[in-house]
Amino acid sequence: MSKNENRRDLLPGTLEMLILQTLCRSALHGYAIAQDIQQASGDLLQIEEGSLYPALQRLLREEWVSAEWGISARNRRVRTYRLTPSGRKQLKHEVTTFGRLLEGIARVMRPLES
Amino acid sequence: MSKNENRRDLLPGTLEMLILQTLCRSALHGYAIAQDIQQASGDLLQIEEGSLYPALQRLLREEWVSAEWGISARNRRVRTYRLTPSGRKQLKHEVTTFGRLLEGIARVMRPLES
DNA sequence: TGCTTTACCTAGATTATCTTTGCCTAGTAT
DNA sequence: ATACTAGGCAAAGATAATCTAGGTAAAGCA
Repeated sequence: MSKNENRRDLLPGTLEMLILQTLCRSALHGYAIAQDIQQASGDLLQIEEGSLYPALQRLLREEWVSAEWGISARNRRVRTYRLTPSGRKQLKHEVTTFGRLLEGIARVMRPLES
Repeated sequence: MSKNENRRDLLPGTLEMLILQTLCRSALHGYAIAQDIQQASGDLLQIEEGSLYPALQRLLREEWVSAEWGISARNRRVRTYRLTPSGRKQLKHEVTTFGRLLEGIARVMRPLES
């Protein structure tokens, strides 16, 4: 009866960075953002819709992305998100912060190398 | 008036791995674990006590660490934590998972390299 | 005496993610 | 016609992890 066990979809605290980075390449609608990230990661990451949309709301609130309604290539009503200039700055900032934390983790995890 | 702003102490979801790794080198009491991680990371990471002790409780509950009371070199009452065999297995597992997620993130963040 | 450091711990708030559910539309199969 | 599937948006509630803030206490020093 136990089913999924321990599988983790992504590293908490990195979703916004991933979204901003994805939008940095091209404006996309929500559903496509999730697919894009999953594909680009080679299926190592997966974005649940219940994580995605709240995250997009946060990004909108901070004005790091803008959104407008439109029609997709598949003829569906879509909301397309676009990186703002301030969002681009934020992306840079998050990349820096993430890199710093990662370096810290790396040092703790391999403490024996000079 | 604004003071610290955005500073992040660590990457959510990595604390247990860091603790396990630290205890893998030697048994330590709680306070020392936090100091050790901070030092080993070159001050890039910082463990708040309000994060540390709940995390240690979780690790105890899962029996990934054991604990016993004693007296420190500074003559203070301390609770010393030690990695269990099952904790060592868990550490390996967490390292693997973390590596996988990291690889996924890396692919998303540098999509242009072949 | 009082201050600082070391050391433990908990409660509550905050935040992020996941699970679940709901709604709607277009295209396709029956 | 009807049903099913995929694409698309979003909110509600649960769960989990971290942070803020506090409280306890003992050792050592001024």
